[in-house]
Amino acid sequence: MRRYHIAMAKQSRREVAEGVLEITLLVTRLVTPEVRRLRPKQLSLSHMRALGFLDANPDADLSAIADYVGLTLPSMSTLVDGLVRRGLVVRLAAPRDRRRLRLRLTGAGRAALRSALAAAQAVLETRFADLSPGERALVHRAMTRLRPFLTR
Amino acid sequence: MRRYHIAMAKQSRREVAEGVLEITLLVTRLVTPEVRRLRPKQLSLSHMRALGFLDANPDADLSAIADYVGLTLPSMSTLVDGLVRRGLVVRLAAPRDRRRLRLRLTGAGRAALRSALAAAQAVLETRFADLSPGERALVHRAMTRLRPFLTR
DNA sequence: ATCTAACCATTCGTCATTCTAAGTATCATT
DNA sequence: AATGATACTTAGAATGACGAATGGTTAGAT
Repeated sequence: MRRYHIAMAKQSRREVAEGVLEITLLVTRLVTPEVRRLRPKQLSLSHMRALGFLDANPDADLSAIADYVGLTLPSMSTLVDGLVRRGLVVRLAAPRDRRRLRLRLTGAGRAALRSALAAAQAVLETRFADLSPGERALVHRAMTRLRPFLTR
Repeated sequence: MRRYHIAMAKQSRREVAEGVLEITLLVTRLVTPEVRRLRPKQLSLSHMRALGFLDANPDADLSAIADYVGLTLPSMSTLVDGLVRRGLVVRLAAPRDRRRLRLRLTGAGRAALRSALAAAQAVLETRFADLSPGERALVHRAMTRLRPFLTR
């Protein structure tokens, strides 16, 4: 395995946070229109995150999704409403508590999520086409380092 | 300046795109509720980015800001309208070209930007508190590399 | 010098997203 | 059984974004 010398500079936490925030906003701005363009199941970023959460946590209730996505309960209620109307999600009654919902992806929902994710990644892939292998490794490493701090 | 050996691995474009997208979604999830909490100040993320651009590029015209923030010209026009109405930005006429605007931050605008940025970045900063200096440098480098590919 | 094309910004109409406040149904506690 | 808490829904309003069309302004070609 080849090794490179990487010059190190002191970076304040503030600079790092600033950089991450800016890149996040740039990626979001780049990806959002692409995901939207997917016909006929156009999805917003919130939609994607809700579907992604449901994919990882089947039978979650509404509050859990709202909490994860960062929306209020009413907002998530109407958002899920749209997903149900499009046949991407089904509402089932929870077994012991009839106030709760059991939300579950349908096959169509899983497919829509997959294609939306693929579309989002495709934009980034073409954007990153001119990254050198070294830069790709650098970026990949950085993402790997960040992940545990963001998921905790 | 210290130097580190960084092990390199071959990373496919797909892996890099995947990683960046995942981190983007995670950061968005963290920051979104925090930005919502800024509601009384009425500054959205787009507002922040517009103000930030103006801070770095005084007397920029509307098209430049719209391009940077990633909004259409009409959207940016009304957005700036709101900023002007709140006294955060002033519209001046450009010297040589009367079609153009010269947009400039006011003192209040600079103050609003500072406090909004601080609030939005605070979440990330505390998250990244336990990153080692080496990891901070790595992440900062990666962000710096990514930026030109995202802004084109 | 004028005409034309391109450019900068705004207004208008529309749709999507999200909020708050209030309402309904269910559950838990006493 | 009554009361309060919880899970979700509905209603109404504010915001934010876009595309199309418009009004001026400038630059380039004839």
